[in-house]
Amino acid sequence: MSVENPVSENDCESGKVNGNKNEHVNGIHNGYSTSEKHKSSHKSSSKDKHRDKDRDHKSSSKHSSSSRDKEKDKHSSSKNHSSSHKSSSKDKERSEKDRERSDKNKDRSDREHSSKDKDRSDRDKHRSEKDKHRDKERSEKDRGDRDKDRHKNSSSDEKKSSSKEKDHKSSSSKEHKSKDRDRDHDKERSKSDKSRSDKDKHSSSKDKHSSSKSKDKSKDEKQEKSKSELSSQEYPVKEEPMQVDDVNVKSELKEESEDGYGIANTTVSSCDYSLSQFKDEPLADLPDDEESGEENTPLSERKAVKRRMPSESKEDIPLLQRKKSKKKVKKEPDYDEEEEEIPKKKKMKAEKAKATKVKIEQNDGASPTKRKKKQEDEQEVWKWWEEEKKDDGTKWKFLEHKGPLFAPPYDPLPANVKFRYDGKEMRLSQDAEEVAGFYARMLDHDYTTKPAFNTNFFNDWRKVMTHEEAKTIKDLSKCDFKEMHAFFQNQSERNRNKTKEEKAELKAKNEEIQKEYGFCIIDGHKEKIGNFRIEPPGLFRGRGEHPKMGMLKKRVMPEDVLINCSKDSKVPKPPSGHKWKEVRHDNTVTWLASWTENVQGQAKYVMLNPSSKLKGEKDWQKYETARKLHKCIDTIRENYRNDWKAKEMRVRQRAVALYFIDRLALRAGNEKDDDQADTVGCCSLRVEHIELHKEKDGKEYVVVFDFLGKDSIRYYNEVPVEKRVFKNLELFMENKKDSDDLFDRLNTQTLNEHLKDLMPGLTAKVFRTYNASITLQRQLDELTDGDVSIPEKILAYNRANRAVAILCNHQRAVPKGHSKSMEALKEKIQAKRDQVDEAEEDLRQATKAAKRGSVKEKLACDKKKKALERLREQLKKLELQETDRDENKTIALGTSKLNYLDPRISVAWCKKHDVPIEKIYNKTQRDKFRWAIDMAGPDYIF
DNA sequence: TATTCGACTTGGTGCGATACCA
DNA sequence: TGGTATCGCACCAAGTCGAATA
Repeated sequence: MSVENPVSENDCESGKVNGNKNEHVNGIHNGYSTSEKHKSSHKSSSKDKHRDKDRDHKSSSKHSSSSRDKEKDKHSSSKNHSSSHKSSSKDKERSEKDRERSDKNKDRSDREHSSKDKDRSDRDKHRSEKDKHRDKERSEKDRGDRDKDRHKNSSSDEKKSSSKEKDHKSSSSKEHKSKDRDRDHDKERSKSDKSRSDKDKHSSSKDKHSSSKSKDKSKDEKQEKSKSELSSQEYPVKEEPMQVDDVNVKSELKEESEDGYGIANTTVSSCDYSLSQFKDEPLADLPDDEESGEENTPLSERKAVKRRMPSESKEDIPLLQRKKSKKKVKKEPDYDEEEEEIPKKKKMKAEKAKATKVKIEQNDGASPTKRKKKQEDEQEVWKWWEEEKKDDGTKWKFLEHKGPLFAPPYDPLPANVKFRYDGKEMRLSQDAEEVAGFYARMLDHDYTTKPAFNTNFFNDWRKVMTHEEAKTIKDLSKCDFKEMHAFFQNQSERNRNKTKEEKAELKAKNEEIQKEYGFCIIDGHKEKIGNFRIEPPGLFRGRGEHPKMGMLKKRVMPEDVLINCSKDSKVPKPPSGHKWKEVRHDNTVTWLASWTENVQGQAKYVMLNPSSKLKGEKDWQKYETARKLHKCIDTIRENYRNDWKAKEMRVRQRAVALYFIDRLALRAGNEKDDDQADTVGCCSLRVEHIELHKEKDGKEYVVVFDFLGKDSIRYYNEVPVEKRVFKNLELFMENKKDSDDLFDRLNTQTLNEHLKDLMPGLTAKVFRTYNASITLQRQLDELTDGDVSIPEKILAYNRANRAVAILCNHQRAVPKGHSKSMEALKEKIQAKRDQVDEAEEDLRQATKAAKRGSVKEKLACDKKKKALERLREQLKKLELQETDRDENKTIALGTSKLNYLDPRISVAWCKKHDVPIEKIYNKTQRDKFRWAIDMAGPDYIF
């Protein structure tokens, strides 16, 4: 069986993701609550504790029915059952670890549960119930439409079931791919029809919704039954789980091959990189009891084991480590080798390349303001992409800049703005007043309702108070910041209402500052700096449930700042009376200044703008690596599919994790400290983050992901997976608590080391770039009709972009006033429709009159015709706008556009379909992707 | 060898600027 | 021309990943 195309699969899922997004978003609130129960069950076993937690989680979630609770209970009881049979020393070790974990987990959950629900839901308040239903309905309708389209001319019931079967069991990947494409196409089509059929859908999908719920329940019961059968039959309990598994794996393999799932006898096709070397490793020859050895010991435990066994024979060294030592000898290819895609011709041009005056194409409009803008845009462009790249690790030869710009000193409040404590007026010292001001500014923000935020703020505030102040101010709830808050609001109101002259003056001032601090000279070229301002003091606003939220971000002084510039440059002067912490001349890094922030102890940097050479070059290189992955992705997929049946648990875990990273574009998931928000990525997923369903909504082997990812954005996805992946997941979850790592023998470092062996420069995040870019390209190919108008082409582009954003889970809060603006747009559309109707009537009359023969009347008729055409075009444009805006409600397109999509794909598409690049990229984006705009022709293929 | 650090990239929010429309 | 909707972009938090360090 050949490897499925994850892109198509993703796309196929995308509707689902979208559909569920709002669903889960609404569910977030309830999802992780009830700390009380948690605390009260302190004395009960940890398993019970987790079950309680889980039950609470489920019962409060709208879509989890009580049957799921039962299922979970049953599931855990079956777990208990099987675990009671196991009594190896490893178990003892594990239980030790479990105890540690459960303590740790208790701390975490206590913290988590204290206010998690309420706070997390804040973000989601914007996503209304209505949205949730609509999105779900959309995905349901899409599914329905897809089926309808597919079975237009045949008896639907019979064919539906057969098509479902096909969906899962098709052995031909070709068929699979084209089907996915059809499905996506249908989905998009149905989306465009959505806006018009909103009302109808709403009622019909409600019915669907309720019927599918009851269906679900019975399915869950069936599923539960089969699950318990599975745990007792397919995975009988023995001392060595992997041996047992191997037996089962063999029989399963046969079974699966017949089912069309089998992947035995797959041959690894040739690959440019060291894959063959990897394949030669005697995986199958490893002793059967390997599982009980170190290879299959959880990473965290391995450390201790390692210390006990300092002398290992070569055979005992894990494959990865062996490879690592080999790798040391192996010379990493230099940049030029990696950049094989960069045409040699361009390098030939290197000597010729000089700063070239390029007139950047702007809007064709000839209005004076636009002309002025056009002139401003005529700037010197450094065509660095035509020069030869240094590959000695240095980033520059000469670097000169003015240093960073510091935040203005604190401006004390006017005497009439009072702070009160316990109802009494109180004059604060300057430092205490400044920090109080940070809080007062945020008074109407949700942050100030969070206990953690308030506690952290109050602790840090007290640190800057005078002795006297600290003696008096002991309770935050007695502090009255209202006058201060009103003052700041008033101030920003005044700023907003500045006169034209005042605004112009301010603008000129800012431009001056930008001119002075906003640029640097790097290797003879003037380049824009990205962030030349030092972050001002304030209160730390962590995202999600950040334990440090509310802490004071101190004012950064020149004495905290490192300056980086070249020796032969003019070293920036520190503000008078101050000195720099250090002046460095390190040309192996790209930052110009750096300091360490006090809250998390992290380094902050002043760096160049994305339009700079240093950033552009890195960007280009990133997409070249992704393109290289494209060349060997099939081999890599075959490889990890084979590893699903490896003897070593760690190899299996790695293979399954990689499958998720590839197919679902999950982030790698580094480990995190306890003083950070509890978010996860693929490698750090815990058992509680997935649910396994042998059957769900008519699909087999469904994994439900539900976790908080980067920035505490919820990831919810129901993914049908291959049977072997499913079985492996069951195995990984065996005897584990909810809080245990799903991939306990894997971390991002070992995963990336493995990936490096498969392809130089390959890391987990390359898959995200690759899958995003290839999805864009394929979607554009599919969705673009060369014969339609430019607005329609742009809609197609945005849809392709949206597919990527959904794949990467780039969500955003529904913009404020979205529904209002949609209503306004709808009214506008209705008005336009009325106009069209009127114009049609006019034209009918005029045509009749024209038939009578007068020239004047014929002319009038032509005029009416043109007017009608114009109105129809306007109507179409408005309708497209409506569809686009509604589909984009909760999806953020910008991130994928800026970070994941090879800009050459978009440039080529614009050139091929005569769409002005300005329609796709704004000025800043065009600056960032200038290299791509210059080098990609209409035939560029990712 | 595990952990920490350093240097980046990625990512959402919110506010001011700009475009659009009546 | 003024009001409002939309867009652009600064801001800064939070990731990834390789190298240094203990």
